[in-house]
Amino acid sequence: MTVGVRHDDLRRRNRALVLSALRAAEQHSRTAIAGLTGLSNSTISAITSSMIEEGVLVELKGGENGLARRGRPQVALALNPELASVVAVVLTLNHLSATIIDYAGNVVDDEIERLSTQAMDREALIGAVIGCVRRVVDRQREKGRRPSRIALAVQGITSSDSSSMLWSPITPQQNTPFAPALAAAFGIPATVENDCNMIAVALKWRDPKRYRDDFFAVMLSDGIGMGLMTKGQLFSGTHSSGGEFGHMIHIPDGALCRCGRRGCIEAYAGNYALMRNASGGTEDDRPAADFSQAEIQKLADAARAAGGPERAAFVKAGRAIGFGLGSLFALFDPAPVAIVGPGALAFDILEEPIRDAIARTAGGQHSGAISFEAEPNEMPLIRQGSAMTALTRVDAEIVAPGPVTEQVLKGRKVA
Amino acid sequence: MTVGVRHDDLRRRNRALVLSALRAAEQHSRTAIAGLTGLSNSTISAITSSMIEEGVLVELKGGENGLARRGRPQVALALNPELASVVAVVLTLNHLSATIIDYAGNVVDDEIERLSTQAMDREALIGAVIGCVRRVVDRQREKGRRPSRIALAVQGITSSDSSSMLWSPITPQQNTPFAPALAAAFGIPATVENDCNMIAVALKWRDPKRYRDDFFAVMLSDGIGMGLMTKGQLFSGTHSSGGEFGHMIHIPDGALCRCGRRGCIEAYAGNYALMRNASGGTEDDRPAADFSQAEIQKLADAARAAGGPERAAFVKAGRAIGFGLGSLFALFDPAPVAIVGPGALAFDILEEPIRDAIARTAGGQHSGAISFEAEPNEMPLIRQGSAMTALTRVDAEIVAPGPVTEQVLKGRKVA
DNA sequence: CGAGATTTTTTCGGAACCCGAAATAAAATG
DNA sequence: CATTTTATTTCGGGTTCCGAAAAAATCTCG
Repeated sequence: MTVGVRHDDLRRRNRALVLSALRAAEQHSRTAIAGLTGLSNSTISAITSSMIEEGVLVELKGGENGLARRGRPQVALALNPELASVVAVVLTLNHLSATIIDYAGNVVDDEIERLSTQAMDREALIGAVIGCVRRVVDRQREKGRRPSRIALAVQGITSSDSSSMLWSPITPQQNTPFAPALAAAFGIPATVENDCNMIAVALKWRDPKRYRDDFFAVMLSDGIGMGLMTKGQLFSGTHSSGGEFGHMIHIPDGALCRCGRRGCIEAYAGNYALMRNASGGTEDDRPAADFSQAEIQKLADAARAAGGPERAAFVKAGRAIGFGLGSLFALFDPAPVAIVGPGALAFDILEEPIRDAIARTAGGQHSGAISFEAEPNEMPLIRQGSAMTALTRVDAEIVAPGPVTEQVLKGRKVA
Repeated sequence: MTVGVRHDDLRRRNRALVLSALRAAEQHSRTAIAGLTGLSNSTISAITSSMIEEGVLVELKGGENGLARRGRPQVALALNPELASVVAVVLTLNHLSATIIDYAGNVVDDEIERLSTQAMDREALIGAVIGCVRRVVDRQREKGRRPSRIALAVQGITSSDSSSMLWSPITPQQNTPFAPALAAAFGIPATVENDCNMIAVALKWRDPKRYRDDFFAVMLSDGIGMGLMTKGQLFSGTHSSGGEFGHMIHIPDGALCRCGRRGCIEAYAGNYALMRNASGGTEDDRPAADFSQAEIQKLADAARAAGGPERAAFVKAGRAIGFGLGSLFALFDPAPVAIVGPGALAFDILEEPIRDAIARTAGGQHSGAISFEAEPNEMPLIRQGSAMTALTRVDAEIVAPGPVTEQVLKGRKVA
């Protein structure tokens, strides 16, 4: 049973509304906020003035917006970048980065590191992440600032409570409890999310016109991942991050997949599958180690140049992706698709077999109308998605009215 | 941008909470409602007393609940069955029924009709539905009652705004606008929903222990349908009812499906596919007409008796369903499954191949732990799901505080 | 340059709502 | 029949939102 709406929940909700309006648009006048939220001017006035007093919002004085209209000019309000900051951490195969983002969403500092994730045991892996975070956090401390939240994005399956990485291709370890470890090490809340989900979140912030309520973000890399937005909400499984597009079945009992099963989409479209098929390997060959982006690039060039086995490998991959998308469309209805990651570099070769396969499915009746967009560089998206996820959670804490804000404020500049 | 929470929304929400608590449990004392909703006794007292005055709730006097405890006895509150009623209409292949349900959820009257849906044009089909509804509505009118809403459940794909049947196996017609037609004919709101979605809704009301937040209802009949509950919400596509499990791809370019494409799960597990495979037909054979439940029963008996092509047909069907469920589990995570419809009669033969296939997928790692339940009789579920959907919408109208209830009350007994 | 005109923002009074505490109601107990 | 126990209602207080009026800040035009 959902719990009743108390009186103070009301204020909390409306504060949240104001905050999210500002997070989506950098700046707004009070009148604009009133229009967007449907609340009265007097209410917005009350809410914003208390938020300014709390240091959550700032007035942007002297903000000449060009159009000098008659009447009292609007005063732009914006999130106060000084209020808080978060750490966005990204862990992928052999790569680790930590970025400090201020409350307004600006990058303040970052730290990048290479490591051998597959050779590390659980403690070493957790330790490496903590170490990387500690370096940026220490630099913040020197400036008298303390981040208020950590968001980690990982390749692999995470738990739906955002506490653990359940499984990942970057390490043989399972159930790695990153969130509690980070929380304990730094004394602030931490979360772990799936990288493709973060990509979907980032796309929504970046291009809300195209990626609004419903879209698919498919990541083509060593493995095949997906982030999925439905009805404006990030889709997730009931226990895990879910949306494991790469492990939907393309061909029952088909090619051997990295996950040990057979016939997964990934076993036809992942980098190792491309290599295996291009080099005349059989479907029973064990998935090889991971490939560099350059190798995939070379493969794509070969495919473009000639129609040989290289091209056939990409056609097979496109078919697997296309039929998979067709099945997704049968469930969710067609929606825009973003192809992200190294595989996007070969999208010119993949598009035709993908569209052809979709057209052969019931879900892809109007396959021509489906919009595809390719974005090879996934890292900035993952980082931005993590940051926005963390900031949104900070917003939720701030929203509680009155001096409850102190928790967050603890990290503020001592000024 | 979500719109702000106004002051009166608060009361509306809390009234809705009270109503849904009572709808879920038939009866509750005020104290129990306070406990369930988290609202204070005084608030519940205020809300319930106004709802009693409006005629929405009634006190069940003299309700001896056996356990005579010390202290002032609780007064049970319940929904007032007299407040309103709805029409639940079910349209499937060659079968049409309309049922009057009172506000408390009791069946008051019904009307069943056979017809040849596939031979009828659009007007005839709409006319038949209106005619069937008119008969039960007229009988209500004689008693001075007027239903306040119509909910139609159909086999096939419906639009996500619940206005039209976009496609259905029961007729060659497309985009049949049932809801506006019914609304115009009777002057009350009407909706069209997918039958399998209604089954999922009904399961949740019937057995909330087992079917709570996440589960799959798979209907095995001429076609293969699915209703899906995720996070306590009915899953639907972005434009249509979605969840077209039967048209996910099992074998790319495989057996010919009723939908004209190839390789859909339905092309292996629908009744026509069972028949085709059992009788030595090829995968290119055009899907035959629909089969009676008796014929399928006979086929299942033959499969049980011997291991011949009949059995092989069921194994093929189970494989298709199992791999499909495996793909679903990769997306949504494993959850309980209800097998509904005629195919449930053969669940004893299907279960093994289903479980075997699931176990071969990444999504079905713990396939032994997945709970299956078979329920051959789908009609009562569809009807109940429709009724609850309609009643829930009536609740939403009633929830608006004050005399806004009049709209609904127009249909009340003139007393 | 100053008196409107115009637009934004704040202030004020009123109404609705929820909550906790106290009061009232309706039993069972002894 | 007084006491105990539990359920429900009543009352006073506090919070919130809204609309209207007031105040503030700028532009326009004579």
